[in-house]
Amino acid sequence: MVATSIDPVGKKDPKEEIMKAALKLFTEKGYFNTSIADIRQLADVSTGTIYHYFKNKEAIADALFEEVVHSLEDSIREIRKLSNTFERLRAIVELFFELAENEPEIMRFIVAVRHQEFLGNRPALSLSSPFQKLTQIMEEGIRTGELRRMDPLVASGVFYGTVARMVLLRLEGVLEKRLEWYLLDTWTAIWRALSP
Amino acid sequence: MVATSIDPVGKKDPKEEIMKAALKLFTEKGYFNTSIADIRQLADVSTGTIYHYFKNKEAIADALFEEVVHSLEDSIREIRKLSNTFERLRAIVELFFELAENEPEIMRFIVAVRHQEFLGNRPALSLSSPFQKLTQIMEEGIRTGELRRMDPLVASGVFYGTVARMVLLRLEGVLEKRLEWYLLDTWTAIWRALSP
DNA sequence: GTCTATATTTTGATAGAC
DNA sequence: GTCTATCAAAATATAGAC
Repeated sequence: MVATSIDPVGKKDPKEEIMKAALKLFTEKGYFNTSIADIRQLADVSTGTIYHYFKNKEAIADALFEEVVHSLEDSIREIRKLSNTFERLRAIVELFFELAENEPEIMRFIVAVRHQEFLGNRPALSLSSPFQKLTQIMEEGIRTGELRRMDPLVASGVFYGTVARMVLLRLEGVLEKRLEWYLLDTWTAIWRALSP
Repeated sequence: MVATSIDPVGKKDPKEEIMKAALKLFTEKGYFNTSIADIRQLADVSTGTIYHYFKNKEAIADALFEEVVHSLEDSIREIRKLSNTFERLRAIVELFFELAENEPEIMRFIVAVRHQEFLGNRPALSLSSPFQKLTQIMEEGIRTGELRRMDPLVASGVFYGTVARMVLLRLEGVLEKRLEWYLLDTWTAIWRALSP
């Protein structure tokens, strides 16, 4: 996922370099505050190279979006294989907390970027497939009695809202300790909110 | 707050018209997708008039930010006068849900706009005074035993994260029914998460 | 595939009449 | 205070050599 990907010969893939630079700049300064010149400079390539690999600036953001959503989908798919709702939800919290610490740029792209403002066609991330899968987990948990009877959209709202907020507070520097430190309190609160 | 404010003679205050137009456009299309020409047109004033009342485009956004934060501060200050933590938190949920239905643009400005991207100096809204006051309410509730013992930042994260997420889902059209419809489920979940 | 140089467009902001 | 006309800068995207 936006890997450094240095090939055996030691040469870097320009496309990867461009995406890596764009991710950093988009999440740090915002899409509109980032110029092609900025990306060009950080990726250490020329303008021509950027336009060789991408149709335009929006296409870079689009490629990042696709990559991140697919990666999230894969993770959620794996997590759905766990045996019960408690384990599944717990694993999602841990995944998000871990990503926030180890891949802050990717996490910022997920929880803090307003994609609709520059990705004309894309549905909002809140309507995208990973979020729908989360709501499905909630529906199933309610059906099997593992979760309290409530509107599934409220359940996923409580869950994702809480997790995303904690992640954001950490990324913005409000939480001084690593997210692991807040995991027990956060999980206890979420589970009390959702369990029967 | 961003009032229509038609004076006795029926003439409109240009400054108000400009701010009203800017709020609508900023929340609908985003700050960077909104040009001075767009604001000019919707507010039905000339470019010159805009720059007579505001130093530049950022100053319009800044004035909106100030107005919204002050209004929120006032509401929270009133709510803090309520007799206990249960009533206070409940009142904040109801305030946000009601604002989302009746003043969707203001609510979108609060929960969905990335102010830091265009308001250079301002602290993130998550660090601003209304949010700090919320955390204080949590600290007090925990101290008096009205809330479970937990990190106050987690408490406010659970609370604000959940409320803001429900509001956003409604503003984005994911929730088809009015927020009142989800209030009981939402509040029950929040209170179970926070109460002893 | 990668580069430099340049064209084109947009738009934020100003000047100055009324 | 309000307007029109215009400037100046920025930045996206292209052309074309190597």
